[in-house]
Amino acid sequence: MIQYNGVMNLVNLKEKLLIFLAQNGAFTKSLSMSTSMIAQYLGTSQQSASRILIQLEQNGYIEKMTVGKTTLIRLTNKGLDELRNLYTVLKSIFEKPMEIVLEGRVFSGLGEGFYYISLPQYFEQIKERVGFVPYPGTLNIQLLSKDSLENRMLLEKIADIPIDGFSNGQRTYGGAKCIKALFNGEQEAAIIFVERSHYGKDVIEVIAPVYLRGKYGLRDGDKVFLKVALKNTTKNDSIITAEAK
Amino acid sequence: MIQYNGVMNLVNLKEKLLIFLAQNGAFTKSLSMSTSMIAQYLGTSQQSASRILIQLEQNGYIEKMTVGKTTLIRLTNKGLDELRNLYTVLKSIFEKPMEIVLEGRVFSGLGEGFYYISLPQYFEQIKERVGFVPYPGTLNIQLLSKDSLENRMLLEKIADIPIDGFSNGQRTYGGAKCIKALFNGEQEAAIIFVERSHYGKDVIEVIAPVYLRGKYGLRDGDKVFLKVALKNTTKNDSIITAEAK
DNA sequence: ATTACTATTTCCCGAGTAA
DNA sequence: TTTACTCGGGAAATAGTAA
Repeated sequence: MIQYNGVMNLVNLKEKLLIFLAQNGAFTKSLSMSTSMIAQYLGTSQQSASRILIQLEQNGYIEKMTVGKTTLIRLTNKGLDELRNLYTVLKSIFEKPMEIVLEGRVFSGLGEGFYYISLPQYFEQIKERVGFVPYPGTLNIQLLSKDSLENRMLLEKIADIPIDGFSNGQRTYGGAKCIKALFNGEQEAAIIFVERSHYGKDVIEVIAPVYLRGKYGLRDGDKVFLKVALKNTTKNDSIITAEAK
Repeated sequence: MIQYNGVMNLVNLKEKLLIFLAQNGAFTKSLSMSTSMIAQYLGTSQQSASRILIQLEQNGYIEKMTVGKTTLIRLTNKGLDELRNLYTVLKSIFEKPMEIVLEGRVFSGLGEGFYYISLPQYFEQIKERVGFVPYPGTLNIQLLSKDSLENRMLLEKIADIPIDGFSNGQRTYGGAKCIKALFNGEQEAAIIFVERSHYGKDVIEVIAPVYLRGKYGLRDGDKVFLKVALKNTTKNDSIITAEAK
């Protein structure tokens, strides 16, 4: 007798028992297990284990067979399907690519974006690693909602394209991290998280292969959004975030 | 507002609600939904939806935020982890390769196995498709338990190596299906399900690249078993079966 | 040892309803 | 409309115990 995961706090006893049986292979073979053993593994009383076995059998989820002095238990098709349906639903949640949206308003920065992106050391890295020739400049976006702020924190962790800092003898230039995104849901772009940023955590800077203000006729205060596609949410990082309204 | 699967009969409301929220992406963004909408999707009352929201928040599975006249809801890390844990457990059940065991006793047949396996039309197909040079003969096994009988039915459906029938002008020879198995858990072998078998559904015939009776010193009545490894159990075929004791 | 009954408590659900 | 309270019926959990 192996396994059983005590990590499922909200799962009721019936479902727990089905899972426990499935974990022990009760769909390929009948298992011989006492109600008190089951109770121990499920963290409940022997009486409850007994009652639930009876109910599950009445509802066709399991089959019990008394052979001599031991009781053999196995899942029925219906019982296994119940678990399989649940599995399918959860799989569709966790295995589907996830989209994170940041929304905010355009604002004018100090114009430094142009200077930094134009530096060949940064320019070439962006071209190489991000995969497009950046328009020299960044679009500053002030995030609006609590959800967007939390998503920003998440994306800063996840950002997978490093831009290395460097020194030219006179001064050092800090590093940054990028993650690709779709500007307004369509235009190829990237969010750049600068190490030594002048802005707070409520701001993102966006680079793109085009002049975004021009292409979209943007003026300060205009609402824009960025979509970032993540692979999936199965990994146990916290993907707790939010979207602006 | 989309989805929700009404296929989870044994799942309680709390878990259903978490799933419903997750299906609607409430881990990347806050959702605005009324208790009566939730109730409708979950198939419960507005009162229950309200109560469960309160309880889930008290226990840290969700966060509620009243903004103006609408309530925003989202899963917390804890809430998403609860689902993720459940998903992980179910995944380990359904995605792990499954092993089916048939157990029974050796018995002597009519000696036809030798004749049929020796026919070059069968012999060559077995060599080609099953992947070994068959010893000319089959080992007959009388299955013992109800579990093994059901497993036999399952395997006959699953058997994936077809052996075609043929005609030599005088008479026709029926087809068969094979599935690879490990005899006594170690010896390469295959179970052959013959179309026009003389035996009942309580018997299997085994072929192998060696003389099994010789290698294992088998006499009629000796207990033997066969293990068949299946890919996984996610497909919605009934994998309800059993193993002999 | 085992299973499963009865009795008691505890918890859940939903109708009614207030705010 | 909305959320969420009270409260009654009933289901679920368990202690005690029989078989």
